[in-house]
Amino acid sequence: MSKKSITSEKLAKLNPQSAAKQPFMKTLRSLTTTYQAFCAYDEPHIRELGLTPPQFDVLCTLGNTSGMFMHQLAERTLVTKGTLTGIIDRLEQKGLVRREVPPENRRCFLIVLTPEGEQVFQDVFPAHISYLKERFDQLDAAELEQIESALQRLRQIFN
Amino acid sequence: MSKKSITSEKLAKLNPQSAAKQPFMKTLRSLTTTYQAFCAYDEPHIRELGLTPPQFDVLCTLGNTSGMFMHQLAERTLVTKGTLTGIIDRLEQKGLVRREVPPENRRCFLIVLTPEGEQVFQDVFPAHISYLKERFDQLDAAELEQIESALQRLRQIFN
DNA sequence: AACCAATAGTTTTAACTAGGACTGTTTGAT
DNA sequence: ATCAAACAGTCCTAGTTAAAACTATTGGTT
Repeated sequence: MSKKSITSEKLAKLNPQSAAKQPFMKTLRSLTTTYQAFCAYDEPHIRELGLTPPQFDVLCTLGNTSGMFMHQLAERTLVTKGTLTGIIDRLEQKGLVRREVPPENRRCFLIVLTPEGEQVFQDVFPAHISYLKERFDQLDAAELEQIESALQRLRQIFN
Repeated sequence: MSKKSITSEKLAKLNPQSAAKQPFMKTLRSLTTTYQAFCAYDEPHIRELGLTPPQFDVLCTLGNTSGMFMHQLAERTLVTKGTLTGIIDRLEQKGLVRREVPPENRRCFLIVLTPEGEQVFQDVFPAHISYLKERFDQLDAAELEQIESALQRLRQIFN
């Protein structure tokens, strides 16, 4: 019997009990619980700093740039343009960013940090990286490398 | 000024440029991009099957059980009880689950799959596992093991 | 110039999210 | 027996999310 036929037959026949016991499920659970453990550490600190995670993401993406268009910002931060509209609205209300209309293309907004936004970026970004570093200091260079290559291998299968 | 450790001084001195270049940041980006790659593969399929990811999660958690209380379900699926209220509301509207009040404790709801919910679970859960298996088949047992132990090591630092 | 297609953002809708306030129930202590 | 604390779940608020419909602008074609 060939591997191919066994595989495709199994796929059609999987019942809930055997499905849940697939060997890869354990690895997959590790991915999700590890990501969740990171988020559980990461997000409360961002909120303590007075920002939501998406707002923090936008602010950091905008830091050390001369501004970005909505569609560029959406692509970088991996949210849709519709979602980004609301995030930028709230950052604008907080006085941290400004929408500038470039004369050469009035369809676009150039989103730029205000001086207040620049100051928040200078304060909050390094503070948060330091907060993460506290935990990542537990890993030496070899471990970091090993984890990263394992993650790259896992990511490959979804491409 | 009490207890100023070397660590806290270093933390205070990070500027945005050096912060972004911390070696661990590359590993961290690998975690988030890998998780996002998984979600980008995982979620559309769940939606094609007629469920949202949280609804699917609840249905699978409830499958092969005799029912669970809201707080147990919330703990298992890692959403807050307030969030779960809405998810169960919508699953109830779809006729897939039922709220039962146990006579011995009227504070609780026992959430159970309806026959329709049981049928959806039997159909949808194995179908989705098979869909994941298509990609995970690219990894052999040794690779799965290696990735899993790397993820466990990474998760440890947040405990 | 007129038109059409592509582009950039906004709005709308439905769902999810956490946190905290709130209602009702149960349990334990006095 | 009463009262307080703990518990279970819902409601409210503010924010995020994607998808699709919509408005406005731009660029290319005729």
